[in-house]
Amino acid sequence: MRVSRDQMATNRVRILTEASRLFRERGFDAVTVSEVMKAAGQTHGGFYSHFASKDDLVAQTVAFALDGEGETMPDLQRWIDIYLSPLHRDHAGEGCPTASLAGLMRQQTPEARVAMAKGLEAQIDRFARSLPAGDPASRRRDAIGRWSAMVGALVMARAVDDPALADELLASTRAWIGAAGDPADSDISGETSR
Amino acid sequence: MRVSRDQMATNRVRILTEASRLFRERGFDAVTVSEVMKAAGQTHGGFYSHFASKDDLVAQTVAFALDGEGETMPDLQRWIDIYLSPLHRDHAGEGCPTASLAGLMRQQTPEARVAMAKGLEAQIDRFARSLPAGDPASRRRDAIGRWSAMVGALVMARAVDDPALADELLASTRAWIGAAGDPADSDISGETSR
DNA sequence: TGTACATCAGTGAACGCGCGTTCACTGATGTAC
DNA sequence: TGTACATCAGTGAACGCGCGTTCACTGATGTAC
Repeated sequence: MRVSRDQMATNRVRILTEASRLFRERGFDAVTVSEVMKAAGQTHGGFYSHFASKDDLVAQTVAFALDGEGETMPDLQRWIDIYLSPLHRDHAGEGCPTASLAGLMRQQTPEARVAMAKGLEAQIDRFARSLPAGDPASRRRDAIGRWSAMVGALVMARAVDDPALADELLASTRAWIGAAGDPADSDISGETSR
Repeated sequence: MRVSRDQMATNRVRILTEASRLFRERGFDAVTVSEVMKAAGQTHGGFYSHFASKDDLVAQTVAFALDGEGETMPDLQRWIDIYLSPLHRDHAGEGCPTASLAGLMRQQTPEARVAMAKGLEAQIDRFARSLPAGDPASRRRDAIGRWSAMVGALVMARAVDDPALADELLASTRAWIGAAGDPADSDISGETSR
């Protein structure tokens, strides 16, 4: 039966929230429309009142998941440490959407890929603004380099059935990006023990 | 009709070769068994003379694709420059299997994930041995840090519909890992203009 | 070496399952007066 | 404000397509003698 406009908006957000979690956990293909709707407390038929297709859901979920992700970074080093932790590696469903979804975007629609580009751009911008020193260009380059290493390390750590190697990938990358970069442009270098 | 043992071995390698290319290009799910067999010059029915299932093909293809990948790295900086080039970004089918497949491994069988771990371990080892200076532990940490940044940058560059951002991700990461790392442990730092 | 027979790699039609999507229906919401 | 009616969010059965997999069959390969 029909629900109120407010209720419908609430339901839509719930679908996106559950889709975001499920997609991050298991990827776009392995998660079915029925499964998302069930997790959101509805039946699958109602899906098409909210989205034109599964591809549409994917695109809107990517935008939703990356929007406002980590609004501020008051303590950059702590954020990096948490990002490169075994806990984050083992909980993809609640973790960084970029690390979970970037590797799956190649075959997605242009809409979804545009959403990913916007999310990445915003993330890089936040990261660069959180760096304490240096001119804008070198901060941005620094942010891209560190962000690439963090995403790459997490993706690889999740790809292997070898906890020791996975742990090493995270720990070594954490140490490396702490020690790396142009020392004149950053005061993170010495903070790896925080 | 039956073929000779030699011919069968040749056919098997051809299936793995085509599967490796197709999987890197479009992922495991989007590529069908029939498509792989057609690319290998056979019909789909014969697939099960070579592999127990599609999952088995995936596991064996991961092992095949990562085996002996980039045996030696005589010119490390040149290899890094090629790796982080738009050409590599735009030709995933002929490119690095780690960058194409690592993001897809979370839902794969233990066999496939073990193959990925072995391949990664070998790759890190080759990378570390190609670094010119430093004690083994710091060389290995250096290799992991740079390798993470390279894989992460390529994965993100391929995930977005924004050529300018994709180019920037590659170029900035290239510059950053060239300038990064403990300068005492590496002579790559000054070679970014090569 | 030659012959007879068993083996089995490869063929292509068929099967069955799960998926995204559609559709007739329900009944509360929203609106016109 | 109250009433009558139109709208449409959500339900759940059904559809149809594509996929991985199976199977009866073919005929060259490999082997026993």
